[in-house]
Amino acid sequence: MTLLAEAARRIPLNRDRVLSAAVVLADEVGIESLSMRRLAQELGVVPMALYKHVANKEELLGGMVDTIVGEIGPPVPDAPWKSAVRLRVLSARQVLLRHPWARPVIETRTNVTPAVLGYMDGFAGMFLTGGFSVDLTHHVMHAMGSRMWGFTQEVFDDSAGAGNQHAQVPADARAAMAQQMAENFPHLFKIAAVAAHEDGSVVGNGCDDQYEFEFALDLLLDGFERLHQQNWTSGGGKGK
Amino acid sequence: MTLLAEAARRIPLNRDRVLSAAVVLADEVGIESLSMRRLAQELGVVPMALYKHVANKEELLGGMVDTIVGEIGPPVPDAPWKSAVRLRVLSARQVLLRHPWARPVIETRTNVTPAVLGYMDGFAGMFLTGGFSVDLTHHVMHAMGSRMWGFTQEVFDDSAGAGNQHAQVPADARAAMAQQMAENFPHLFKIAAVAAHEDGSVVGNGCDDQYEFEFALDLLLDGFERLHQQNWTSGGGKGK
DNA sequence: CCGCTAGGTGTACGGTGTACACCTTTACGA
DNA sequence: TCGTAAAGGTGTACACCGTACACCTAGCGG
Repeated sequence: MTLLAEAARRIPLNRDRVLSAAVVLADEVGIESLSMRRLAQELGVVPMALYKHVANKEELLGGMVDTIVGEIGPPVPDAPWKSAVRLRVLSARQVLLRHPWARPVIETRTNVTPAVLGYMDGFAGMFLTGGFSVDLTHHVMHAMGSRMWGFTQEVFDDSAGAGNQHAQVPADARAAMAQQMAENFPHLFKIAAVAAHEDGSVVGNGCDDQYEFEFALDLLLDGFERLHQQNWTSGGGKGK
Repeated sequence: MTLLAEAARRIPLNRDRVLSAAVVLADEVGIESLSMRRLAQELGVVPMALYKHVANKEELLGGMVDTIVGEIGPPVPDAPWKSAVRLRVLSARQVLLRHPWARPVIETRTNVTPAVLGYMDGFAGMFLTGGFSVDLTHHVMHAMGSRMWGFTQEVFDDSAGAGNQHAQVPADARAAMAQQMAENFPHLFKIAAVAAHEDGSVVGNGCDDQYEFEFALDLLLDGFERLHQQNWTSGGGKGK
């Protein structure tokens, strides 16, 4: 913080240094702890200095997203649309898993940046060059939604029942909770019971996120394929 | 604020009054303007008074979600699973459209409340009583994700290009922007052009949200149906 | 050498959630 | 009828947030 930071302070800040520092910081401490003040401190600089390189926090977040969109890497050329899309989504997913903060940020973003538009454009391109009609491509893009980025909106989530503090909650209390769950939410209970049985864990979501993601992704892709093959148009399906 | 609020203040606050006032306020001013202070003011009470009925803001938000989950209404009984699910989702969607703040709140919720669990349980129940295996139901629930609540994660969104201030941006500037978009994002441009042509608007998203939503929903439901009919299990598809 | 400008500083304002100690009203058992 | 305990409302205070605004300073082109 003293000599090193001091030396680093010599070479002046710039937008990129700010953005990548923000990415690193968010990776480390989580997006909810990323404040302008904290980021400035990390850069050995006074908070207001950041505003010489970034208009406001909104723009900072946008820039951070841009930064990691750059990590996704280009689409593989000359692949059939389906595998091209699949690979790109899964590769985006890898990036997003490295930067867990990105999901909420992307979701709440309001002003889409050129980099993001570029990514989406490439995405649409895969369908179009795959022979999809413009019409179908449009709807398909909507149907992909945020799955385009490699994440699903999980409403399930862990943390509901007992937790990771294994022995924290005594076994009998946990049993009582399970019992109550079985009474009040029998269907969820069934599902959870099977999922829990599949791997060892007793409670905490026994779900393979990657598997669930690919399950849904492939379901969609297969659907797209079918529509494409039967020359679907928005008029035919159920009329706009 | 004076006599009426004073009179209302006589009858003491309770959790429900707090929650429904919060819902109303969020409906009116948006979730980002819903602060404890503002809500307290609306109730003619000092901020800290709220904490006698709600542990903290997190819990307030959770309670608000509970409140509107109650608006969704019960599932229709004895309908085939597909239409039952479809109806329930679309009815949830109606509620969520009335309370636009609910989407971000549900998405960021971490501690799922019983009411939410109840809704999800009913959801799972429709598949199970429809004959779905527990296994398939599990994956199907994940695949639904937040679509269960009637909303899609729109990464597209308006506001990107020009806006609603029709004459604000001169026509030539708008043309220049369109030109630039055509150059940088040719695929998106094609899609947008068609969508814009379909209805009158020149720019602003020419998308029928309801249509897009149902398109994706039906795509998923059809996919589920197919898997169900062919007795899909997680082993068969692509192996867990 | 001057002066302009890009970049860093310091202070200050209005907002947030909420901890904590306090007061007031109400309900109820003796 | 009264005393008291609890439930509910109040006031103050703290730490934090984003950022407006005025200022200073170093470096560079004319």
